[in-house]
Amino acid sequence: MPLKVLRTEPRYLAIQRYVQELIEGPDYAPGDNIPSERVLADKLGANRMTVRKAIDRLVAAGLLERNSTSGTRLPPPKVTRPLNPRTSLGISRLVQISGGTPASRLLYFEAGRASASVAARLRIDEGADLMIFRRLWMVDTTPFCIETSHIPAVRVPGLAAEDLTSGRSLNALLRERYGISVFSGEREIGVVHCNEQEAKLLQLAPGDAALVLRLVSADTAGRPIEYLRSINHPQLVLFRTEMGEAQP
Amino acid sequence: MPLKVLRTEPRYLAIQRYVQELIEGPDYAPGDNIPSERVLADKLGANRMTVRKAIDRLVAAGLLERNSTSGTRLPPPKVTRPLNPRTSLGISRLVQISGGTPASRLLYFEAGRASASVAARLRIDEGADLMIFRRLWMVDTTPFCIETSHIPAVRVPGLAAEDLTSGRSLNALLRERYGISVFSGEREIGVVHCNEQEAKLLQLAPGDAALVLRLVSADTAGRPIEYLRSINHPQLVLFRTEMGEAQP
DNA sequence: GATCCAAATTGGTATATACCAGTTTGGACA
DNA sequence: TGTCCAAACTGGTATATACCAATTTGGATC
Repeated sequence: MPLKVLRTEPRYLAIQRYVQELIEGPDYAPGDNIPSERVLADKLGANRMTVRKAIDRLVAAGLLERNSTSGTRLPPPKVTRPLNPRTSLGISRLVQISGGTPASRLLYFEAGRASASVAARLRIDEGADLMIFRRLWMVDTTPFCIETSHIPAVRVPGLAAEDLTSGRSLNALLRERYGISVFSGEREIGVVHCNEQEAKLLQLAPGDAALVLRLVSADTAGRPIEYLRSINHPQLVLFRTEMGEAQP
Repeated sequence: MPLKVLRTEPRYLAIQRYVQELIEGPDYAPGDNIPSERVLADKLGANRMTVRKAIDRLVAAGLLERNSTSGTRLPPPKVTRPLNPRTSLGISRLVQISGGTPASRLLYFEAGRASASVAARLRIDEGADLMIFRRLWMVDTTPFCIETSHIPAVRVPGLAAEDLTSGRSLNALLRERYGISVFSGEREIGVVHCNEQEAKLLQLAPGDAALVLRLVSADTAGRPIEYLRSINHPQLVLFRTEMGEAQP
């Protein structure tokens, strides 16, 4: 039985990563146009159709929007304000609070080991080293979500609590320090009942129902990066997913 | 201001509909392979890349699966049994019940008029004629979901209660009698508390939390067809959505 | 400085072609 | 009848090219 040979990465994936890093970098803001397909193809020495495939995937993921004759741009802020802390792509979380910017408070940060269920989701061995941390998200003074993240320690050597309180997004950190572009994922949404701590943090009563989102995100090549479990305030949060018209 | 001209339908959309009707027809069952891209292109007199784009979209929608060297097939039944009554595409509903096939019971069927909120979702005028019906879904004797559908009456002239109890799926009916292929949609998931009737039907207590899914489905061209509100049993049902690896 | 029109630009669609790496298939051979 | 290998077939990737419709841009003209 021969070793599984790592196929060389398809060109469109490299281009997809290039564009994703471009738009997540400091030079681009929501509403900005990216260079046209022809310009990108020219600059990268690739065919327009290959560039197009990379952009197609980013559009399908919600990272970009096409506007037939006026270019491709970063999605401008939406009317329904899809607040995006850690729900990237495919699902957006609508937080029914007037305005403001979401902010987080780090509740804890520690090393740990993978339980059987977490190991299965991350496709690693049970007992493997993990970094585990929990954050409380709020708009102004209103908490709407508790998120607990599990990341294989080997993927993020040197990750420290300060990294999560520096104001930089986790995605930006993963990309800039570890060269990981978070792209795809699987999500499950269900109902749970708050325990005492969760209820207190979300200003609910113990036993109240909440929306739970479980997310396994992966990099551009599909390798699992993070398992996230988030408990969402039942009256303040709604999940939305679209499909079809946004499709290329 | 000139009339908005209806652009001729792109070829890949016509092919997409052709393939969708093919696989939803009586000749195909889960696990079956569809004809290869080359064969389809040949039969339809189109280029393989155009056929490929149509199939790409069906794959992204979850209606088909690719298997690199062994063809493209209808997704075989999954381990986690994504029961599919009216949740098609993008989201699958996992019902945590041993086995069996879901069946429905028609609770009511009547003509009505669009409220402001329903009219907005279906992009029709307030007060427009609707067909409204409600069904209870169950596996064996265990109910897991109540679904209320709203369909513009002009889209389904002659629709009768018998049509919904004939065992045929609504999608099949829309396609075969009205020539409508349901393809895309927008979904919202949140928490609601059951009223007395809902609780009774789902064997819960009034006021218990449940998962609510609101779905606006549309045809291949993106025209809204149906607004569906479904109340799901909080312990039995879980929603899942994927994105990334399944993408073309 | 304002107006208007032609040219350039943009994404959207469609086709043709080529090669690759696995899987399946069919037939030759033992 | 069973085994094995080459050929055929599959989807995956990549390039080149062409045309369309709509918007944006730039410059000439008033």
